[in-house]
Amino acid sequence: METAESYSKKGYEQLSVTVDLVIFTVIDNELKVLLIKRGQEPFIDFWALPGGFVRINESLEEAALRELKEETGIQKVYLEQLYTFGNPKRDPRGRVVTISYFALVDSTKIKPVVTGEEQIKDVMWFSINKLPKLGFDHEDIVKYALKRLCYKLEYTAIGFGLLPEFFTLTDIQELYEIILNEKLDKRNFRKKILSMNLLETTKKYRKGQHRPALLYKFKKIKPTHTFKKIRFES
Amino acid sequence: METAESYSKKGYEQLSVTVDLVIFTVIDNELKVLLIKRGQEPFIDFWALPGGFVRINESLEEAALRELKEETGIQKVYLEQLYTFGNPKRDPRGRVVTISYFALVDSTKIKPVVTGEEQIKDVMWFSINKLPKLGFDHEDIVKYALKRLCYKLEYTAIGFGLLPEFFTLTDIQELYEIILNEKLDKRNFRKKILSMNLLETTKKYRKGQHRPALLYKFKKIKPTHTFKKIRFES
DNA sequence: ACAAAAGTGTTCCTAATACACCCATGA
DNA sequence: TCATGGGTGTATTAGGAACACTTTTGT
Repeated sequence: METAESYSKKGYEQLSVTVDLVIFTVIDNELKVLLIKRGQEPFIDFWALPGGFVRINESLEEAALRELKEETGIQKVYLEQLYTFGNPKRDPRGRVVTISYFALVDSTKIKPVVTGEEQIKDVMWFSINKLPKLGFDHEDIVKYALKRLCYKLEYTAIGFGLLPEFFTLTDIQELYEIILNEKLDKRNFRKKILSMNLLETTKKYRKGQHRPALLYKFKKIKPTHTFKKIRFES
Repeated sequence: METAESYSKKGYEQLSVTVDLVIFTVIDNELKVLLIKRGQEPFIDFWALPGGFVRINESLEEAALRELKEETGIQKVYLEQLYTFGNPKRDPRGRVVTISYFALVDSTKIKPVVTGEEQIKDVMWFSINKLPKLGFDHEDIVKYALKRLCYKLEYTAIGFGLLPEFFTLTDIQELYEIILNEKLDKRNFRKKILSMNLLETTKKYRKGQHRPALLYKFKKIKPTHTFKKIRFES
């Protein structure tokens, strides 16, 4: 095992470390990812994931949260470390290892920051089905993140991170249908979601043109039991 | 988003990047982890996970495989990236981000290399239940790895990485019982394992004091179906 | 009164679990 | 012949999936 000292003595370079974020939201009934158009080489004019270098005194998660806040203005979100990509060729500028994170944000809280910084030309939400060509290995990262999102949706309550404070059961179901890209059975879905014991009813209703829908919110307390599988095939 | 250039201009230091390995095996009916006694500061005389710095031209997985080979002499193993730990305080020498991997090795193939390198005093397999105090945040890493191992054992065929070429069904069951630390029902276990379609019978038997046991081996081809859950409670 | 979304139970089927005895061998 | 680990089948239960109608509201 080498030590930091012997490592330096041998003259190995240190590496650059970045975090990259796959930030998901649902807008207009589509699952979207936030991308930034690159204003300089490499991959100038390509779209890429938001991200940046990890600073010397911040943890990886702090770096990810900092980037997230810079790009979306949002602070409190579901954030999870995904995977670390370290192919030596993944960044033409040199050796850059990136720790990828995925985040779920409630679209009603987003205020996309189109900043005035010179190197940023544009920030945009792209439907997961209509992604442009991405720079670096970011397409791999997005694919990996989507896989993880779908997977976790099936057996955890992760999807709730995409919802506002109050929501109807139909809202959640539509969210799941959008992400999983399949139709779900209403009765089975409701049974499962409610059996998780994560939700509580409110006294409020959402009024529309038709029968008002009862609004739910998350329980503050922990759920009473974990569930085996959340799958709602029909 | 910062670029490598602006990053350098601002004078941020680059970071050290290591890989650390949680290498599991089963010896004497116990789940063991390979540890190395540190020969220098920091954490001199503490035990720690094998690992080392990632070199400038190797991928993360290559670095992990290189370390694995150095410590165990083994090359072909199950290896999976676990998690990346990057707390700024985790290494007193400076900022070191570590990508942890976990590996499963067949104990019959191990030849623990007690090297002559000056900084390595000792290499040893420790029972997971009797770990010494570990340096750095390696205890967290081991715990994380164990959790992942148990978890994956329940729904994948990962455990086979710990077995030799030929084995009996009882061998596998004992392996699972050791790792999961619970007794399993023989008939249910066999039903599940065989239903995975991962194994094929051989013509060989293991002779012992009692009725000879049929030896199995892995199929070369892919399994025909994935299974829901591997749980064998009695 | 009608259009549209909200809301609600039961049956079926598959998969997980619990459980006990006979078999083949070496000593 | 006996001690020991190898090997096998069935009944029960729980959870996932399929499925259709009534309710409530606004227009």
